[in-house]
Amino acid sequence: MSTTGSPTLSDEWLATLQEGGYRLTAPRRVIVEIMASCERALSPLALFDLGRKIQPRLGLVTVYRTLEKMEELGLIQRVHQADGCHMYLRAARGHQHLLLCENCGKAVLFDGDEMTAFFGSVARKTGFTIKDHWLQLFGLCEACK
Amino acid sequence: MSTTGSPTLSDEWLATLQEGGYRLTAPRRVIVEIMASCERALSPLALFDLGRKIQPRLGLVTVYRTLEKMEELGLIQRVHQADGCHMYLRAARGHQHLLLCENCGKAVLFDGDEMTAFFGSVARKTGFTIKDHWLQLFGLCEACK
DNA sequence: CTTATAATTGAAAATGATTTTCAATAAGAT
DNA sequence: ATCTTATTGAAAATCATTTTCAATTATAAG
Repeated sequence: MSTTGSPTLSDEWLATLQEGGYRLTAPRRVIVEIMASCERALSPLALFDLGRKIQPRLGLVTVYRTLEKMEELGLIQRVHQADGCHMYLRAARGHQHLLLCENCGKAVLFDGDEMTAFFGSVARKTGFTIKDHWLQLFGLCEACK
Repeated sequence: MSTTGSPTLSDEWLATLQEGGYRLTAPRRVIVEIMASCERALSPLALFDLGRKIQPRLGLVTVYRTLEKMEELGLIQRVHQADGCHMYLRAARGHQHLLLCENCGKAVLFDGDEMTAFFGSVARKTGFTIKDHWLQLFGLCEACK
């Protein structure tokens, strides 16, 4: 809403959406605002519930569609869960991995530079070309243990 | 089927199932046989199709239930996919991780001892107690690239 | 400031993997 | 051989996610 001063993360994301060719609509503003300011991973349904408090007419489908676009633009990242469902979290810059608190859902990012060399040795030993990797750690945060 | 000589992996698994308190039935024998002899990860549906060639009356539900028990007994492990669906693969002994060929589905296991120290340092920096981790690499195997 | 056009919305229905229900069957104990 | 209880498979139920579609709305064009 502010027209002066440094832009908020939410404003940056809205600009990115627009540059990506997407229109800025009321439901999108709500979803972007929530995701940009939340440091926990949220399920589409949890996000929907939060969004409805601001925009009661919001549809769950719009939540899914907006998350898809934000992921495509690299603003958020998917969090995989054991049951196969997904949550979404503010994306980090560069290549980072996730550490999730099993109790409160808090998400901390750490970088995996130290693993790059290790992956290289796995590639060498197996003859594979490694294209992608997927690492998530689960545990309890300081407050929860 | 053999009553003498060294037991096959399939026989060992059947014994494990029985020791686990489960009955040995025709459909279970078929499912165990396939999983014990396959080095690719299989989806429940793919396993179902393979199983029906041997046991046409086999039900998909039985496939799911048997996979669940085999996983519980540590005979097989889940493979997570980006779409949230699961495949299952012969489990390795000890702690091992997966490297999957994106083209042919071939699965290679490697151990992650070298990462234990790294995870320890992440724990120290973040204040988390790390309870579990999840690592999968994706790429192309020698034959497929 | 209209108007035109194509993107976006949300409700409802569809999908697809997985799970549950339930009556019939079969394994393993007695 | 019989009994008890686990197991089976078909059908129905679930649940996250996706698609359909008519109504709405952001933005470009005039």
